[in-house]
Amino acid sequence: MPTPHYGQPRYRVIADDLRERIDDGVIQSGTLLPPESVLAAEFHAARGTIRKAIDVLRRDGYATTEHGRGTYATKRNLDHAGQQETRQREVSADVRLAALFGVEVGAKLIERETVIRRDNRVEVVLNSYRLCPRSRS
Amino acid sequence: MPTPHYGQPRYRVIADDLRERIDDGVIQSGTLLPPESVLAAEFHAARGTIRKAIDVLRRDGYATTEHGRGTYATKRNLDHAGQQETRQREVSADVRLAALFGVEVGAKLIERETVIRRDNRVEVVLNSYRLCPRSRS
DNA sequence: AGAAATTTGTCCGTATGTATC
DNA sequence: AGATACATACGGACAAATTTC
Repeated sequence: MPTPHYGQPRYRVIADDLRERIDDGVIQSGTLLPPESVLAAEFHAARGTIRKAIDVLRRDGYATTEHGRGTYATKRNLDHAGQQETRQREVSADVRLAALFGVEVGAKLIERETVIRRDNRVEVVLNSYRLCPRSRS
Repeated sequence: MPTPHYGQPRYRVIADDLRERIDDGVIQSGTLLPPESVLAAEFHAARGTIRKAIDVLRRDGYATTEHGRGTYATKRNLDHAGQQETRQREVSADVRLAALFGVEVGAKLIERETVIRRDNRVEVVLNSYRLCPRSRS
């Protein structure tokens, strides 16, 4: 099979699957995930793809890996720990932002948005705006 | 060359090299890095190794990549500390924020805005949004 | 408008190094 | 020392977004 990845790439689908298992307790917090080789066999994916999926889990705080030992699931305690997710996208400058940056309204900006939740409720939304690199001299 | 990575792995060495070029202005902020294929040839490394190096740069805020276009250097030499100013005000929730917080459109939110300037130019705008204390149940 | 070239994104398979059990 | 498991690196192939002609 070459590389058909319509919609979501496989490593994200796999990451979502594993994250779900951690959230649901199928893989309990503090226990080891199956070895990469086993996951590769289960998902019929290359080990590199599994590693990319685990990268995502690590970045989101769902796993920590130790060389030669394995990858531990670290379920997030939604009640106290607080959960955060960040995503980045390109937006058009509104009047206010355009004035601040000294660009035309509608100019492209990079927005980074972090949503911090606590007790399953949004506590704070953080938005940062920068000029697109290519529009900066 | 098989794969000897005593000490630092190659992708880190390459990342350090590129970071130095950005800090020294050899690659100016806002300009494109050479394509991955060119870097691979220059460093005598596989493209995957170059991509891992660029991953490191991205994580450290030294580069941003756009699909099909290239990777921009994004760090500038910070000679001055840069000023910052923050102000706070009450705003109405737009559709997106209302959805995130689970309130009606138009509900009052507290916006804290920090504008960071460097070299007399706005570098980044940080906006945080919280529910008004009194509207929290 | 559209085709081709360029460039990044994903995925595979394999091999070898390094840390832990 | 041997087995297991993660880390690094290579090379090839194809997909998707952008730019160029």
